[in-house]
Amino acid sequence: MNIKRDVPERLLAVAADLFAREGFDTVSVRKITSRAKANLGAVTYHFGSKEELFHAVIDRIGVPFSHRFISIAAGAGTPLDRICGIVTMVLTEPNLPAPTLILRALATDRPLPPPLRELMQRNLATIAGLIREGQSNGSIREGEPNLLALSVMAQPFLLRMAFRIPRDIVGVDRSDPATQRAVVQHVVTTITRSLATHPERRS
Amino acid sequence: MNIKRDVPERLLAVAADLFAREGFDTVSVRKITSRAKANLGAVTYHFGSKEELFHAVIDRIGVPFSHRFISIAAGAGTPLDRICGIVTMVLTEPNLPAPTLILRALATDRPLPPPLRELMQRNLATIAGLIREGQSNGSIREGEPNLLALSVMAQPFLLRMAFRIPRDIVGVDRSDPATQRAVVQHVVTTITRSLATHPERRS
DNA sequence: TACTTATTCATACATACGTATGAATATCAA
DNA sequence: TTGATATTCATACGTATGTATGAATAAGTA
Repeated sequence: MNIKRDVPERLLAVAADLFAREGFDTVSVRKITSRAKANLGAVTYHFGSKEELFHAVIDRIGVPFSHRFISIAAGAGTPLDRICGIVTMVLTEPNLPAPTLILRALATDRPLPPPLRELMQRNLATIAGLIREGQSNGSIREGEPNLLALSVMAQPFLLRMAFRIPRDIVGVDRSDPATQRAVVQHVVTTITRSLATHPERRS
Repeated sequence: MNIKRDVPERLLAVAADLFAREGFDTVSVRKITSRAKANLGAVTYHFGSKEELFHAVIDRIGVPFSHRFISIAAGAGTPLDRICGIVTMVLTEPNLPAPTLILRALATDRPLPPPLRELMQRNLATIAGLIREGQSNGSIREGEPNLLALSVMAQPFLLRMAFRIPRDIVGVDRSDPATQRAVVQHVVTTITRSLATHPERRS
């Protein structure tokens, strides 16, 4: 009976959670292995090094994250609808370590880990593609697509993180689900106004 | 002759630069003191601990940062003009460690250092105040002021950091000053569209 | 079964960290 | 100059880090 052939899997899961929550430097290999109920040497044995584990974590997190982008982008509705769908997903999905990892990596001088580079590249390209689609049928205003994509994604990324901050700073209490819906509505409205050629005729 | 009575000052300056660039955990006391040409014990002696030095750094960085917010907010022009002025400042000011520190603190589970809390609170309040002012004279659309303020500031904060990323990811090369002007113009346009009740009559 | 490979495990190593200590030196008022 | 205080300095302490090592065990194959 293969009771535990899943050590690498457990390490990935625990490390994903810890790296997203506390950052690469702050989390020690000992902390990861002990929570994963694995031996201290397991990281070196299965991944080669702590950094390679980190890269594997990014892949593990990033692949489904990009898939969600792509599947929403390939769905129904106007390009703007689909952009708003992605934004809503980023804002409301309960467990979403990718934005945290990306933001933290951006806020450092160190070079981006290659898998994170690729993750950002893929997802920005997805948004920029939708923007181009909207521009070519006249529903989205002119402007450099990559720049517009950055402006659009900045909001759900930052708002998502800001909500862990107490109410007296951001002035909004995320623990209330009605408030959360209001926040989503707010961001969708803001993005629609900033992108649509005719924002007044929104649904 | 008082050749060097400025050790605390030098420590603050070096630490501000390093903390903003690499983060609190990554920067060692030894690195700070050696770059500041001070003794290893200087941090403990003058500030008590590395963490207290960090808090002093936030104060040192945050005070002028908030002053710039306030002085632009108190200046001439419509509320929206002044918001765009602040955004432009955040986007173009050459040395501005505060956004980096704030973003990195947001992207962590650890509680915000109190001085950073206060810094965010002050600056968000400044923006929210301008938004309320615009709402009361009908030039800025309805919406929760704190939420609108977050949406507005998200863009310059994130775009500023994204520009250290190679061109092939963000699709924009910040080293070209003309491009930088275009980015500012882009963000101003985007914010105007998302905030103004009549964005079409922009200057 | 015996043999080979894969994995686990305890432990060791070298290094880096933040802080403490106490002597040495500088600064400044009297 | 003297004496008190403030600051610098080299060094030590205890702890934590990532990784390496080699023996012990498990799994898989013949």
